[in-house]
Amino acid sequence: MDRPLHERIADDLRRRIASGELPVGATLPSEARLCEEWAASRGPVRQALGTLRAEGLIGGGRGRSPEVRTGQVPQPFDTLLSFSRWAERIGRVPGQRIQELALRPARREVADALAVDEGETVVELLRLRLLDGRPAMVERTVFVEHVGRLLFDFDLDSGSIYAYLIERGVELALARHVFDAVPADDTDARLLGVPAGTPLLRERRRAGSLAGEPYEFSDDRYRPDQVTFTIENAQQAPPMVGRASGSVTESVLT
Amino acid sequence: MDRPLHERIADDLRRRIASGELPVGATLPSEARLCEEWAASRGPVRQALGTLRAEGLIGGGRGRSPEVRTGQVPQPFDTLLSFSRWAERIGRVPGQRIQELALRPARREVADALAVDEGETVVELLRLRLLDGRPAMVERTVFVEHVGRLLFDFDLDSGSIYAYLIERGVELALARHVFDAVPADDTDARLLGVPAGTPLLRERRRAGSLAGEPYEFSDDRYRPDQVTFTIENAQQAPPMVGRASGSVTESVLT
DNA sequence: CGACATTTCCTGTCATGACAAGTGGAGTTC
DNA sequence: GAACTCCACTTGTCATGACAGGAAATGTCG
Repeated sequence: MDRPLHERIADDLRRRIASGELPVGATLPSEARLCEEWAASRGPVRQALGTLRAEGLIGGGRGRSPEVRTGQVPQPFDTLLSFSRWAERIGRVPGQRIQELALRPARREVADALAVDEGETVVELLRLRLLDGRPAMVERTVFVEHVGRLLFDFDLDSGSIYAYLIERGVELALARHVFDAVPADDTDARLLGVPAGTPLLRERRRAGSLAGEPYEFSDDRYRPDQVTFTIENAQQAPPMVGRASGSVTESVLT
Repeated sequence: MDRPLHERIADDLRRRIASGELPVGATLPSEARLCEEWAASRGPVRQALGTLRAEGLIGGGRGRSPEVRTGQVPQPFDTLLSFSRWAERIGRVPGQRIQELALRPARREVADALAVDEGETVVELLRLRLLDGRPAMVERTVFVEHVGRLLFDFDLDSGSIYAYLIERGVELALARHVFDAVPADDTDARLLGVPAGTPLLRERRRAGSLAGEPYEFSDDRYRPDQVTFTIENAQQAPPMVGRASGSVTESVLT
């Protein structure tokens, strides 16, 4: 019970929204009523409502009680960074087959992305990622040496690399993702089980500390029939980003 | 001077950040100092700081004055919705070649996406979009009839369709984007000047009113060497999404 | 001179009180 | 019955005051 009051109020409201007790479109209790329920003043109550509003969960205005706008609670950072986390969250079974883990001098492109000198030792990891046992993505990740060395003490098949790295004190707080499309090369084709030249959705990711120091760079290539990326965008709320899997609305225009 | 005080404070701080008067990394004035400057109490000052924090502009914490985290002021919605707006914003010249504007009964996939009955009349628009005169994207957009009909009264070459529609009272407040990769079909190949089968970055977009009523559905296919999409993601700030153009860091791993 | 304790500053949190402004419904009038 | 007016309710905005807790500067002691 040491958490601040306004956080507890916000958590409770989030829970009531996520559980369906407050469905989409419902007007939630007035500030005065919340003050009574929590025996609090308007300060913490309004702070909690402001938090939910900033998350895009509720909307509404002057003179009208706030409305529930969406039941979807955002948790972007983890799920966008970690394939395993994301798969677990949507109820799918993540898997992987390690192809290679190697110490290697950095090529120029890698050196640029990681802000190290060309030829400096880096750790390269090549993995095939599976979703419910089916090939979904080929991941080529490069870590700076002092981070990558931690991986040699880690059972790579036992779980999320990111959870392990964060636990070991690596500060992964910033990430930049760039999306484009590339044809499958021979390695991609072999691992993903598609013909060479098949269009793949590529995500290039740089992740690092809050100060901007890069720790990893990755080139991930997805089978577009297995995984897509989504952005939900509203005028008056921050955007929500995420992955999606399987057969979303297959609306192909010809 | 009728705007609320906390908005004026927030605007002023945003201006000072954008202008470089408060560079990235600088600690901005303490709450007490801001209270003096504006002859206000802590309430409005803290509300302004909270707004900037929610926008990801500032960070910092207890006991330490807030720091400027980034000088980039976010305005995601317009630029992600409208190709023209985005191009202008990054200082490139948008262009287009209308291929087709037609009234047509909705096929099943379109009907699903727009929540209308199959066979109902919709307006289909096929455009080639240019960036500095070079082909960048093929856009296949479908509008529900009452929105699409407005386009017949509009000079399609004169500017942004979205600006026009919003001006005419169409409420475009929500958008959902799904990204994957597809091979260029014959039309794509001809318009974009690439061989058929070339991987293209596809964005499927549904946009509509705040209530969730869809007004348009679009299938946009980008030349990945001309345009990419980016997501910047921090642990403690809302994600920033956007397009990028030209030769970003070409870090291709093999 | 360096390590440690103290002090001071700053933000986070919360209470109380007050007024302005918008919404919606009840009551009234035509 | 329809349109209008009025009022209760609700949120937005702002002031004042108070205390806790973290960070950094300062002073002190070995």
